[in-house]
Amino acid sequence: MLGDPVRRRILEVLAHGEQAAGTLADVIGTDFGISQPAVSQHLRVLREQGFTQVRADGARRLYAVAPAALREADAWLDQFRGFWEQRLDALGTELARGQHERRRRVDGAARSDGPPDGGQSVGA
Amino acid sequence: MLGDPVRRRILEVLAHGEQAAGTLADVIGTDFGISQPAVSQHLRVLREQGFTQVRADGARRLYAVAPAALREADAWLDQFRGFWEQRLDALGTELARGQHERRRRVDGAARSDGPPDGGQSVGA
DNA sequence: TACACATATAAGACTTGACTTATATAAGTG
DNA sequence: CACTTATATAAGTCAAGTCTTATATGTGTA
Repeated sequence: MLGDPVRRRILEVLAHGEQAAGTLADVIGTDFGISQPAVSQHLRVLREQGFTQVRADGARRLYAVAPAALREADAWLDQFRGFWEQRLDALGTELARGQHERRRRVDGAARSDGPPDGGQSVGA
Repeated sequence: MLGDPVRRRILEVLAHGEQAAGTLADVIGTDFGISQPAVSQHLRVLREQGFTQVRADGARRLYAVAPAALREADAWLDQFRGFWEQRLDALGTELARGQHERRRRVDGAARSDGPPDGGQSVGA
């Protein structure tokens, strides 16, 4: 769902306030080089999955963020907060001790490929 | 990415502690009725996207949650927290209070190229 | 009413993704 | 070394997703 960069971008734009479908079609369409129907289809998915809500303004359709579904994602992430807090705590402790012994992890284990890579990977 | 229920489930299992690939193949494979290679392929994706880390234990591969990528998702969701806080306020703060009092700011990765529209304030 | 604008839907081509079975690689065991 | 266990990769199939163009629907306006 939110694995799609177009849909993530749409939500980012909507994070600044509601927007007409046409504006989104322009902005997003230009950004990604896709057509008005393509954007409209993404809007439909976001709408049907509860990520956005729409209201009519004359012939226009104004889209806005509807946080319910996003909160679900947030709630899911809760399960993992322990992990990074733990990790941050460990880091904090290390820093507090004055990070002299910068011990490198030398487990004989083969770290498999794939760098964590800065790329976007948010998503449902 | 995390739109895939198999991958979400794998992470949920790993949230309880590291697990061998084989155990995951059994558990997840049974849960979803898919084969060992299928699970292995999901593990590869999770690994390559930085959601898990692996270490070798003899012939086994022990997978564990690697929170970096998940934190990225969390940071992304930050953009929208303003929306649901606002909405919960509208519904009555009391009910909401218990739910999100533990929330902490981590770090914003927001983009901004907002539309000319006067936006709402986000991400607080 | 007629026409133009704003947006959605339809239908089909093309791409991506998630499986399958078969097999390769690497480590443990006798 | 031969055999088994543990896991990954390869190759192919099929479904799902994402586009495209064409067109329908609904609204504002002369």
